[in-house]
Amino acid sequence: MAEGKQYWLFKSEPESFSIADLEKAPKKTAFWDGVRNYQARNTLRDKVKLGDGVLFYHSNADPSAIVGTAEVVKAGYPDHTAWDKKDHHFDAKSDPKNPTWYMVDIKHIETFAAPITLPSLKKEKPLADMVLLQNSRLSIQPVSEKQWNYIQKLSKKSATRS
DNA sequence: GCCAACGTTGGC
DNA sequence: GCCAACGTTGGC
Repeated sequence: MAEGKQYWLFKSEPESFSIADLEKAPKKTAFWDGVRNYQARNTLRDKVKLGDGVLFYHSNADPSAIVGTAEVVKAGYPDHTAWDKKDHHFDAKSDPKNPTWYMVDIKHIETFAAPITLPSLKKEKPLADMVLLQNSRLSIQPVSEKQWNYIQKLSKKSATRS
């Protein structure tokens, strides 16, 4: 592999898919379908690799927070839900011979004992340049190794404190 | 190719 | 539920 392990943040509304759903899934593994944004698609298709680390983020939640981690167990492949007329994410324009949308598979690693909420993330100076904190609506975001390690540390700290 | 209208995301 | 930010669509 040309590059070492990379890190990402995946956003999901817990109403539609939460980290608890991932943990309950068979083999604690699920496919990350339904991405219908080109920038996020490009990341899933071209950049996210087997073995990469994923921060699981609950958006539109109370409170919104990073709730745990997962690992990429299958790199980008066509999102078949785009061809399922009954699926909420159906897209008539995606051609099976030249798929528009992609997804990856992730496996649950850890659910944080105490989620790291958005307000507490904002207070951490070393995380100030996280894409998440830049007013970004992007659902698949890059995370630096430094940010990843810092968040790992934070999750241990808040777990013992609460 | 510009840009106004419209739709969606997501924090609050 | 409101609304700011921003992505997408479509008329020209």
